[in-house]
Amino acid sequence: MPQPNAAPSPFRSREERERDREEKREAVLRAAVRMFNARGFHATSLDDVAASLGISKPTIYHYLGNKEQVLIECVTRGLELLSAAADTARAQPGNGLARLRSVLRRYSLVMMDDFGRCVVRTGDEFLSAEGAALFRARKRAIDLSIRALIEDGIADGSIAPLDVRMTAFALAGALNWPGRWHEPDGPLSAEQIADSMVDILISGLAPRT
Amino acid sequence: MPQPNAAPSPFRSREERERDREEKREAVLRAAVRMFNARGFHATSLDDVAASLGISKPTIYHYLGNKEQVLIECVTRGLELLSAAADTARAQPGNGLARLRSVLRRYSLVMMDDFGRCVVRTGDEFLSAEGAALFRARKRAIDLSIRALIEDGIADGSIAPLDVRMTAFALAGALNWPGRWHEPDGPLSAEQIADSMVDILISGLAPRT
DNA sequence: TAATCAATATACCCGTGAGTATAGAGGAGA
DNA sequence: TCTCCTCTATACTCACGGGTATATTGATTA
Repeated sequence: MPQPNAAPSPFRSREERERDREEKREAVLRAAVRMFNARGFHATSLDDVAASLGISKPTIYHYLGNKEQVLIECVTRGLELLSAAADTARAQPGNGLARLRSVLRRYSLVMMDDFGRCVVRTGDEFLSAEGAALFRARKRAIDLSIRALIEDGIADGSIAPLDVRMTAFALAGALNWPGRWHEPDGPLSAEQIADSMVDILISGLAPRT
Repeated sequence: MPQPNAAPSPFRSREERERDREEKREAVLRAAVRMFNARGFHATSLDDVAASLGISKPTIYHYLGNKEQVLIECVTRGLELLSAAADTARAQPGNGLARLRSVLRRYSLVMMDDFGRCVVRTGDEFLSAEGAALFRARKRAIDLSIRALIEDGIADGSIAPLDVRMTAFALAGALNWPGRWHEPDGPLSAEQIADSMVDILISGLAPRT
């Protein structure tokens, strides 16, 4: 076990090396997703990504295999954040509407994160057949948990008896959109946007008497 | 002037030739936009587009110049449909909410048309700097007319006093989304989807007592 | 009839970028 | 110490696809 004030040794243990490796992988992914979001997947070359990290292309291949893998990892990160957002609120207290509101808020925030944005900006066209199938399946699962929440709300009377499928699409569309236009350095914070959007969707445009 | 029952002559007049030309241009655009929507812009080669029409690549260049021009024409078509949707309802009777509803309905329908879909699916990244600037300007104009309508509605009391900008974004996002997932041959008609979406957005999720 | 123009094709050029072959440096383990 | 494994770079191959040079055909005009 390491001494309290031991000078950091240049000799790395097995775990340290593995942690290093993971860290580098992560750095590549972060750099890649930023560039994909900014310039688009096809317009970003792995040479560009490598250059932005001061490394060379084979290094990326060493850590991630090929370009599609890089994208799939990025998208998967995003999908996991989204799934997590959908699932944590499942266990929360409150009626259907309250739980849905909490999910929507989180979902919306993820969409303004690098990896979340990547999910909206990545069309099936960019992936191979298998990749696209997996992608669709995971998105469908998220859609289904939102629908389940809507159904709960309708059942307990906290949500109006709407067409569940269309409602889920409308919500997803509205909340995905910031992934397209929101810029992190802009004047509006992600939280403000999320709250505002969710309120509008829940209360609707028509005035409540 | 042509005889009533004249056999169609193989000799074409000046206007007929120009009409032919226009028709061919149009056919190229239609074929291109379909393929762009299905496979993505970068993944579609002009050779593919040409082959799908039984012609060769230089013919496309003859009519349209270069690949970006093809995309710009497609996007412009879509933007014009959208602008038209926003503007026709301006002159209509009714309060702000009624006019907004009519605009949203039309807007939503355009998004399920080939050229409309192209607008949502085309990110700024695909265009050159000038192209992107023009594109953004036209989208902004559409956004502004929707905001104006919302403001009218708030002023006359038919719409709740919401944050106008956020409301416009939420509406646009929700109505753009079908451009991503709706398939024309699916079971739901564009009209059904449009009506359903607009209703949900206007009345909101929370039950009206 | 000669000259011209529009429309179209074939065959090419060439830049870009994904992916790889190969080699070297340095630590880890035998 | 010798060997092996991990990490990284240099320098390459190769396909794809945007764009073009050039030829041909047939109709229009002088």
